[in-house]
Amino acid sequence: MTHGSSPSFPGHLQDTLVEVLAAVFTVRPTKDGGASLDVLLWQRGQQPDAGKWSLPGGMLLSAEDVDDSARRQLAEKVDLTRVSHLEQIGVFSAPHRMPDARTVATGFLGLVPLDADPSLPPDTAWHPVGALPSTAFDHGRIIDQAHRRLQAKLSYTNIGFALAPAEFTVAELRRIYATALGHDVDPTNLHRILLRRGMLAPTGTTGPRNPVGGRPAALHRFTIAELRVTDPFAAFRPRDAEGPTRQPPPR
Amino acid sequence: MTHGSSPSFPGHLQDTLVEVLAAVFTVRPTKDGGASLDVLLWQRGQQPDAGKWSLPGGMLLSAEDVDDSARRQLAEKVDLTRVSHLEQIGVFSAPHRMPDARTVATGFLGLVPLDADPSLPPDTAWHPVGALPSTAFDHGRIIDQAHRRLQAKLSYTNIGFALAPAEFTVAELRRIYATALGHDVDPTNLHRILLRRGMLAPTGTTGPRNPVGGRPAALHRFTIAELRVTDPFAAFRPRDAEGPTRQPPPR
DNA sequence: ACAAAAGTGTTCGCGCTACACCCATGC
DNA sequence: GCATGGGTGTAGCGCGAACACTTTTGT
Repeated sequence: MTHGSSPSFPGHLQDTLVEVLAAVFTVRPTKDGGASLDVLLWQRGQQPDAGKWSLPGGMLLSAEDVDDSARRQLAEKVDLTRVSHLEQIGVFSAPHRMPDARTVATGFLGLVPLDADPSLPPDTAWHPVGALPSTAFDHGRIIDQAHRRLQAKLSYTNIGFALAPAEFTVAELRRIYATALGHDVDPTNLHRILLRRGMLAPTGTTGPRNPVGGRPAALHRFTIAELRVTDPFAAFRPRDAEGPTRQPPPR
Repeated sequence: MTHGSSPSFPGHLQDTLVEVLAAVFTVRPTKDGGASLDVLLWQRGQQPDAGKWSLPGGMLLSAEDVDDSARRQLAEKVDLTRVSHLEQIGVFSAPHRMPDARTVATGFLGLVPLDADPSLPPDTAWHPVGALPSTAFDHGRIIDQAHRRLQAKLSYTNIGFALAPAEFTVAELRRIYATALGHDVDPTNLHRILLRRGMLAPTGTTGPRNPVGGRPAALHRFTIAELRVTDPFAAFRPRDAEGPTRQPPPR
């Protein structure tokens, strides 16, 4: 019997390529004083899908895992070294998602803080998620799933740290959250929820003076610079128990 | 400039293989009247890692995506056709996770209902998650991640449908949840939470008589047989808004 | 009548939304 | 002083945990 992961396989499996694709988001101020959630894309110069816009990424090398590969490709190909968060979204493996060789992609969600504003290669640009250009292959689906993941995690993790600049006012943070979520956010509740969860701390210093008057805003920063689940939403769990105990079941 | 997913690549990339591995869980009654959460494993007969226990799975074929592949391999290799739920866990791609050829695995969480009890090939067996034998390669990590995913989703989705038999009493369902979660569960709250969420419905019929007396239990069933998020836990969201609106940000 | 098991009602606490109110600054 | 925007207090609500109580069966 030869079931399982033994390395015996039909010859045509040699043709399967493994690539990594990252949907990198950032919040960028717009000219009209608003903000937009943008994703980083580059325009294909050659067939197939010439002229369409692709996610940055490329082939997995033999000495790296997919996470390392995503970081490397973002640094090499679009000069992004300050990626504040990166996580797997899923595998995209429809047999003919690429027209030539069979290629399986691991999709990633990447985030870049608002104040990073890296220099980009000429054929690369930020595009508003709400108004995407024509995208290559299945990259539109990857962007969509990454966006949904971001929206979900904004509410039950501290993932906002990866979009916010080092220091910010609550009003600025509200704009970032509202832009990424696609709906308005109450700055009152945002402030206190993140404070209660211990994710936010005032720096003590005061923010930029508003020329038109008004109380100057206190500057804040995130206390933790890596992903942390802040709302375990664990139903059915006894109140006193902490982590999910791995002990044998009752009775 | 050749960034992105163009099919130009160094020759050594041809050696990357793509496999699919499924951690299939089920809740099984034990002799002492309890229950245990078990995972399906098969014992390797050959090197490498001969004698150790592996997850079922195998190589991705050219005409299928990874989800189809997982379903196919479970049906072909361990005769599991009644898999009630299957979802991707993530990509496992450490460069030397397999000693011979470079192999990238897509890990899956699979679930089988308590009343299925399929016939298994001789070298295949259910093992309690709390007392695993020595596992091959990185399969232990895959099992662990799948288990955690299951525990999390039990609280905010209807994923219990995939572990429960077609009809059951609340007490039986309590045992299933407690076994999968690893801690006790209050049958009162379990019952009403699932009722309020519209996931559970009484069949009207009454359950098996208890020989020692007591009120006979009402039989129930899940109303929906596919994964549904029942607790959106979306903080910062205005109360009236429903789904995450994709409209442009405020201001 | 009594025991046993299932199911219901009630209380409590907590976290989040909404909104009115207070504070600090520029003119 | 007054307008403007930032920050705080507070009421209300919905959900889930805990637990006492009622209902239905067997002996």
